[in-house]
Amino acid sequence: MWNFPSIFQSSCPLAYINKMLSLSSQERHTMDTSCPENLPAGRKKAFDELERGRKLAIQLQIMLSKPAGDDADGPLSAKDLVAKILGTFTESLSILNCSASDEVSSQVPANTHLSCDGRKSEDSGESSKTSAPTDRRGCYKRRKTSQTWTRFTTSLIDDGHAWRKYGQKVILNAQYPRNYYRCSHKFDQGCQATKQVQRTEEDPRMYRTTYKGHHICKSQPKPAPHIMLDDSTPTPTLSRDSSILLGFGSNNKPNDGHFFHPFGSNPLIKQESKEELPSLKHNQSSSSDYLVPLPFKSSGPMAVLSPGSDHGDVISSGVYSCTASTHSLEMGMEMDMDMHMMVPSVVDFSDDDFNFNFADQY
DNA sequence: GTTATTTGACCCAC
DNA sequence: GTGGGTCAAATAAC
Repeated sequence: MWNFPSIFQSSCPLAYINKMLSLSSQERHTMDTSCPENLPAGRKKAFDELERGRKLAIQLQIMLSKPAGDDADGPLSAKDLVAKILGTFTESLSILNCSASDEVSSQVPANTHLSCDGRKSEDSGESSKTSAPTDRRGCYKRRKTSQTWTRFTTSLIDDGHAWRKYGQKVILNAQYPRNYYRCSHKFDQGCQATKQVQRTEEDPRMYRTTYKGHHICKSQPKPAPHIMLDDSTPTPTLSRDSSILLGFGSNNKPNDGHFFHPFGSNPLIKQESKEELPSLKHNQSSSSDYLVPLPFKSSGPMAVLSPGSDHGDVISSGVYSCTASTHSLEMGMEMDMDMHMMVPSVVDFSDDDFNFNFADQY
């Protein structure tokens, strides 16, 4: 069984990358960076991603070493390279995170890899079918365990990122279809973030949005945020945070400081694309009735420390109080608070992730 | 003409 | 075998 270099195992992949990048070309050749044959598929995939990132970084290094004004940089700009390198880190961390809790060696075929545009290409292992346009075998990258966050909102709100809808499915025994979105910068910046939006059956006013993956893209800033309502409806004073994600931890996302907020450092609620689920426009009179602005802005993830319930518990709708803390990785601050939150419907705490809209006063 | 959405088909995890 | 996630051609919107 082949193992990653000790620095990789003992600290973090980024340290390994930095170590590799700090080596001279000759030194790199003396290290065995080829992927062993008998590596578990998950780690092999991570290895491939890291190796791809290393090559991109070298490419960037060469580009930066050139004199200013030298335009013979090839098809990719430095900005593109940085985006792709970050993409490889994100992908590798995601894979390694999965492997840490569950050695998922079969979810990603070992003979597949990401191409430069973010799509998955396939090596020439398949033989039963040729490269007919309809042959999409192996072209999917479905991750069994990736970091997800779920939020419930009574209105369609913007999270500050540009999304593009790529699918809609009728879900078995579900009254409302599920809509699939990917980051608009998936191909130009390699951002792998996706989200699913589905109206809840318990309360059709509510929408469940599940985010998967982290944004590595640089989205263009949007105008001042506000809850999306009908143009004829006066917009309530909801231009500030009206809901916050509460992560109760899971196997994939322990509250250990590696729990990233899905909206980056600024979880402001912004306007959602009006094309998204247009049926809301006909059912908006009741939306956001109980949402009020929070008296603070959280710059980091919210972690409930003592919600009074735990995994496996089921609580009914109502207003609950809990103690929560927020950590700002950027500012190094930590804040604890007591708060009340509105639970709009029965919630099964065995769910990995969920969130609530805060109610009334705190 | 370009970009976004729709939707049926395909593929994979369970 | 089935359900759900993704792809990509067709279509719509701008």
